Amino acid sequence: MTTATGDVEAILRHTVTCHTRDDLVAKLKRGAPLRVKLGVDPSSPDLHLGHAVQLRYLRRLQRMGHRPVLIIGEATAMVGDPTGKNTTRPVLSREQVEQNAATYLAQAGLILDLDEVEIVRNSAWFDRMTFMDAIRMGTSTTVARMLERDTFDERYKAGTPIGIHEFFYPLMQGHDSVEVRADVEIGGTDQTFNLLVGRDLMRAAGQDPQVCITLPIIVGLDGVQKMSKSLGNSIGLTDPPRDVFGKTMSLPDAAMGDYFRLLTDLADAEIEALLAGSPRDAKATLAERITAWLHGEAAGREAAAEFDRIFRDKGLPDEIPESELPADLVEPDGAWIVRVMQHLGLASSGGEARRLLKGGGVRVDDRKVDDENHRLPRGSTTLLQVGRRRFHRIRVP
RNA sequence: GGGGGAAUGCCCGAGUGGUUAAAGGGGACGGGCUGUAAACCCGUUGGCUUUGCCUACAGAGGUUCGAAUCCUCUUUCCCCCA
Repeated sequence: MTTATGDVEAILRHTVTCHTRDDLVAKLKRGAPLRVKLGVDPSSPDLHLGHAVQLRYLRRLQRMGHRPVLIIGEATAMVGDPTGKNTTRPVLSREQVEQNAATYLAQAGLILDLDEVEIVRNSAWFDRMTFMDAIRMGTSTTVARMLERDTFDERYKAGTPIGIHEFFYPLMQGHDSVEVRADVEIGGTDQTFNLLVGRDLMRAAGQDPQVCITLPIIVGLDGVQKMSKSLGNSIGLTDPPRDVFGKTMSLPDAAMGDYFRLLTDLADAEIEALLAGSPRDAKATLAERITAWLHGEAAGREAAAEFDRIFRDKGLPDEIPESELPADLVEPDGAWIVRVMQHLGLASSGGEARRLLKGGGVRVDDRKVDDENHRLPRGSTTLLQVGRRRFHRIRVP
């Protein structure tokens, strides 16, 4: 390791806050690798770029010689993190959580080298805890302190319910830190409160309190709300290359900076140069970088080339899904386009298919069709396009 | 435990007996412009065998020619008092 202060700068690059810097310096001075805790919440299975920000950060510290400790929050997931929620979340079943945890780890492995990561399930200690232990945990904070948090404060004022169990979430998360003797805990800026509770609990347990480092939260495709699968604005780690590229291209310009800094390995100067140039080109570079990272260099290049072909040159994608219409959808005068679209999932209902047709969003063999009674002739093969990006080639028997 | 209030479409929210599949806004989707950006403009936004039919205003019953609108019970939530 280099000098302690040098490490501090490297550790805090692209982070938001650090409680406290002095503690971090002191811990580094001891020379031992830091135990860096990240609590993951297996309440939903699929990881997206928002999770990747934290996992990449963890990997960075890992490469600096520190030790990531991944807490699989099985017990906490059953409570549900109240952060940022305006309603009480349903309590998940144990089976559901187990299943999500498995998927989570598999996907986290795409970013982190899991062999070098300490993985702990917090059910290990929470299952053993007695009711009285939990009560004791509750003595370490106050209702007033909980209500200071924006999420609770807003809900309280708005008159929406707050479950008692939700107050335990931060305590549980903090207790995890005690159990694993974390030196540092990382999380998004929205986790500040939860992270700081860990310091209190560790101090109460006679331990050296952890350093809390927060990372930026990236916005989703809408450019406003945080990336979240349930909001439908996320780019999934396992999304196909074309989607990763396309979704990235649809990001608002303002989001590019964070994405570059947090999700690519480009140097700061290089990023500044890109952002100063054509936004369109910068975004294409960003999209290709991210696609290449998740799917390999070749996939990144292909996705970029294909994107240009479809959207800039208005051409067709490399691979167009193709299928044959089941015979029972074919009538004597051909196949009704509304049925076909519904069958192919290009519209979720007949009504939606009609709407798309009327709205001019449907092309048949590259010609706009707005007649909702349009039939595809028997024995034909037709290229169907809905909107700008959904294609399907359908054979009518 | 007592009293009061509320529950409307993806979300917020109007509507208190009849042209209400339900104003308005947001979101979403489609179109135009473009860089699958932003801004802006237009259209659509319960389902279906679509000039019509069916389902829908927390749930179940009831009053009425007719109910999201009135009554009863149930459920859930909020507020005040204890």
